[in-house]
Amino acid sequence: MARIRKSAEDRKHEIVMAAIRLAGDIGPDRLTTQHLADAVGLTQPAIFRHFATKSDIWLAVGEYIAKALGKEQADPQVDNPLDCLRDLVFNHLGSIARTPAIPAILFSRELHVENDQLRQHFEKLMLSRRENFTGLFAKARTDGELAPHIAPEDAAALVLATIQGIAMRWSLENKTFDLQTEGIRLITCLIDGFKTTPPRAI
Amino acid sequence: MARIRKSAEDRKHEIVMAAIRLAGDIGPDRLTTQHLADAVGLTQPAIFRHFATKSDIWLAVGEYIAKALGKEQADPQVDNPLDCLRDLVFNHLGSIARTPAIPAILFSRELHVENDQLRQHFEKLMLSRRENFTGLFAKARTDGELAPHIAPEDAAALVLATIQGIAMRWSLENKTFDLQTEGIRLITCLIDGFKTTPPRAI
DNA sequence: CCTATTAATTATCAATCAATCACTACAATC
DNA sequence: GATTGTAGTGATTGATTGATAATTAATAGG
Repeated sequence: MARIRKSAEDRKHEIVMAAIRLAGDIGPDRLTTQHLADAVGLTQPAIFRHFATKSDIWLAVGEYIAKALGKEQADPQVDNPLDCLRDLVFNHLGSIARTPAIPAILFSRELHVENDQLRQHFEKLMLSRRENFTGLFAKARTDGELAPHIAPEDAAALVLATIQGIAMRWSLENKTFDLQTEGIRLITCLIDGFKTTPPRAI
Repeated sequence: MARIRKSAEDRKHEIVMAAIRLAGDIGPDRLTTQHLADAVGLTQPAIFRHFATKSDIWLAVGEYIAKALGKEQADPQVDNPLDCLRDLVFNHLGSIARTPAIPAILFSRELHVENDQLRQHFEKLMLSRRENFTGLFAKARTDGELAPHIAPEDAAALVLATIQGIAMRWSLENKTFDLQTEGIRLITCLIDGFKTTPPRAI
């Protein structure tokens, strides 16, 4: 057995990436430390050299996803906030489609029950995203692009809910449609409804 | 030990109800046959007298939920379809709030992986619900209540996605807000955006 | 009151899984 | 080139879990 030793840092990253991939494939709670060990080419106990408990692996996964999603934060003072928002949503959907573990973990109530720290992690992540959307809608409102009767907070909540709802349907329908295409189409409909000017006919 | 015997039919129903309640409390995949046995006051092996396998319990749960949700189908030829839709959504949110197991089971990818029959079950259920919404929006469109640029299918998809997205946030935020109140408020914003007539100022 | 049916129990199994521990081999440092 | 820190292994353990077999006892019908 050619035993390849890697630095602890590299291994940790390997394990986290394997966890994300496998969580998407077989579901977060079906994922065992043995699966992880097989995926990175180690023995099962070796996993515990890098993470004290299995929960710690999920926390590391959560941090990684937060960092990946958190990167895409928009400047609320951008010129055309609604276009910017659509780009943001498009990228968000892309991230989900690329790493299906995101909805899988997010949708997994088991994880929330067992690992409240992780739940809080994602709660904060979603909150900051919603606030970012709110900022963009607020800018659009002062620019006169947004109908005055809709509160920026509500518009942001609706966009985020729609993203997650569509992702859920995508997951429920076994990813048989293109999440990014279908998602951005629906979100465009949604945002059009918020606009002051009536959208062009299709 | 006072041993109480009940008819197989009653017990089956008891077990299904316990499964739904416990799935909401501790999550579908943390739910063991021992939990179920404790909940209905039996020993763990007794559960297998009523269901051959654990998967069969989930199928029974799925059928029960489908029957409960499927009951609320609206007649698409109703007088004011958009009001009817809001009522429908309100009841839908009520069902979710009353039995949180619904999103928990729906969101649980583990269940889908292990039990594809159940996944297909819910997929069909959601499809029929979306079609029901579509019918209502189509009626609203011919009545001139709906802006012509929005396709009834898209509006229906958006409403359903929003319901599920909000339910997910509710679950993620540990049910710290009132799902029915907050949900119907957002859905009203959403539907207002689809209307031809500008909504009244708040 | 007796008997057939069957709900439910006790006892137990095989599998799975997270985690521990003693030990080994590798690699950098002095 | 010996020393030392540490990545990794092999063996194992205790807890959990789904499921089975043999047995017991509650209920219904005659």
